[in-house]
Amino acid sequence: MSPAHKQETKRKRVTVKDVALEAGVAIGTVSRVVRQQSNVAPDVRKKVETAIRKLGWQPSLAAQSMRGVASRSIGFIFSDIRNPLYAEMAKGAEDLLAQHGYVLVVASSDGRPEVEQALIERFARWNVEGMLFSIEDESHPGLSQTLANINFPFVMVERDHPLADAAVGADHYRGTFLATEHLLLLGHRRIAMISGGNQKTRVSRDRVAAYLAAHAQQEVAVDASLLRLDSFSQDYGFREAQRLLSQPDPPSAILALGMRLLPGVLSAVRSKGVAIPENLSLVASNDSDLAQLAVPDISVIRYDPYILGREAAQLLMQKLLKGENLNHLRVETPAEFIMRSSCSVHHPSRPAESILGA
Amino acid sequence: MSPAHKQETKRKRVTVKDVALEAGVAIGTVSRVVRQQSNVAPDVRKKVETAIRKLGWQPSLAAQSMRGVASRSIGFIFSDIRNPLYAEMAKGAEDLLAQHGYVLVVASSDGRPEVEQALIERFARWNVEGMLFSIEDESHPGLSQTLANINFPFVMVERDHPLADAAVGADHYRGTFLATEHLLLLGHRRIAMISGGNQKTRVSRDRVAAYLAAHAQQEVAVDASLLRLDSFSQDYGFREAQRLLSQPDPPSAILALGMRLLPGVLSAVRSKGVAIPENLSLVASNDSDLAQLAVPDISVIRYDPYILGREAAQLLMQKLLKGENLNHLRVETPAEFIMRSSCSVHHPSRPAESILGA
DNA sequence: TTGTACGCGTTATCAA
DNA sequence: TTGATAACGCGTACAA
Repeated sequence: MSPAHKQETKRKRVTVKDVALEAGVAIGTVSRVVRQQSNVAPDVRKKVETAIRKLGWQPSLAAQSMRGVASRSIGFIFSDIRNPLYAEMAKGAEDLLAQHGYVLVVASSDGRPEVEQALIERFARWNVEGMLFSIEDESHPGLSQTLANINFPFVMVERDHPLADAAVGADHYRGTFLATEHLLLLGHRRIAMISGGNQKTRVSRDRVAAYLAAHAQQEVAVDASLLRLDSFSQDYGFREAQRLLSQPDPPSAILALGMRLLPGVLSAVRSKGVAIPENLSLVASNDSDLAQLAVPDISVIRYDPYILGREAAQLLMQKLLKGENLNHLRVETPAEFIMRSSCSVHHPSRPAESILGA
Repeated sequence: MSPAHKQETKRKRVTVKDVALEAGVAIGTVSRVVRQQSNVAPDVRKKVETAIRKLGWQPSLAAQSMRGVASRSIGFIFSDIRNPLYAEMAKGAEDLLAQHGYVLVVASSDGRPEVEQALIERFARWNVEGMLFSIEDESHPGLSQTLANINFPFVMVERDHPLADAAVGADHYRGTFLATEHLLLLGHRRIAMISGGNQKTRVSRDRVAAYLAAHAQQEVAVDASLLRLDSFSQDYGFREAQRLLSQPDPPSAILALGMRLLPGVLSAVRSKGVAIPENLSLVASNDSDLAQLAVPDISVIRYDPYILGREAAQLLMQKLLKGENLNHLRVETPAEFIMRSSCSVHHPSRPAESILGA
């Protein structure tokens, strides 16, 4: 119970006060030293700097933030960190932001709009200076409400939103058009498309529009039942591919548009004993190890998610650093169609049914 | 220049004061309402709540943090968000933390210790309550210095560090031992191991130790030149596999231990025209779509990174919520060997050289 | 049960 | 050039 015990309990946070006391100056001077202001005598600066090092002091971000100091951090919200597309975007954004002394902070929402809202509010309270979004449903009313209350710039990635300062996305329209056109020119007349998003996102809408446009251009009628747009999950790819191939009138080609869909579709195709490309042509998106190394290798629609993240961050920096008004700029990065061995000419004379069995 | 212009310039942040004014109460009352304290009259509570909604007020995290309110956030630093292993760990941690109202904040370091240090300090200043680490070099002096100054709990994932409150990792020793033993029992005598970490991490050391132990157990001499431990990158896998297969005395089996190594090694194997499993047996780690769907499918050492992240977060919560002392607990999650078609009996009578050509 | 006033650690203003 | 002091927004003793 001696007074010395007070020391032992737990050392408190060191503050400017401690540093000022140690250096024998006023707290204002300490602040001036760390803020690199010029109007401080060299010897005083030395004293303060040694005191800071000795005590290991660092200005509290919370206190700085209260004084309106910029947080130098950007938030990024998407559905699932395990999706390599988002991971790649995050890396692209991270790298660019790092060049400007900004740090990227990410969180995943599980695709649930309520979670997205909660996370946005959380980030806002963290005083992030801007945000990147890849939300699940562009027209969710609650989310739009939250977005309307935001008082910092934000950019959509692979999404569109009227409230966003800008939006970046790959040219999925072109990629999907090229792929569909290619299949049509090979003679395919029943082309299935398995993908997610349900036309609730820019990506999903562009894909459907391109699919329809290619059919219209080639004057081929569309069977809407061949469009399966409910999910990007591997399970969904497996299930829908199985269903499609079990139909009395199965498709002769499948577009599997989503990273996790390819493994699902490939599994289903193998389990049904269907040969690629002899009995089924297949196109996937995006490119992947699996697409490159599968036998046969899989034709893909390819685009670079790293660039997308990088571009989005770049726009945010333009707004933040130079005060440029982005006024709803919409940037499109290229998407290309890479032809590999998974597509072949369709022979209507040898219908798939007879090969698949009853 | 009428006074009304002041309104137009830019609305300031909404604070407790505004809410109190709106509700006709004192700021203390507002605070009590949001902090869910019971000693507040129902009608007053109603008034305050409507005022809060009307103004859209949210307490500033910065100000709360200054008052010592917990930030409910945990940081996670690893080398690269694009590595699906880390993404999976992050998701596991995220899910568990969410159950307790905590949010996970991640940042990647590019594997550079200086960046790791900077990020740790940044997170510390953000007042995170705890951290998860998967650092690159467990014995880096500068990093240890930084770790020593941390005043919140932290847990290592797939790593060891004497200063950490706890560490979790998969049982790579067992996984690697089983795989190596399997190959040895198939008659392989020259087994290469391509991996990263250079024995600077727990994972890397365990793998090498298991490789050596299995050889010792089977009384097979080890050729240290077959160990390639410099990187986890795809390029490294490609290059080292090519080199190994071009040697006058090439290995008859390869352990490719690292997510990105398998595609690299597979490419190299194909470019050399070597047949799996006839002329080369192959084991990869961790499991992946590619390993499952490649032809032939690839035997793997499998473990669940989601569980690792989840477990690490769980430990952190025990410490934070229940005040439990973890005292350097080291948790190991299981790793298993999954046999597929990429391994076969080695026939010394038909040496690989003759097949590979000059 | 409610209101008042202080302090958290920092930066900025103003006076010295 | 430096020092003192007022904010920033919130939580909480303490007073009413």
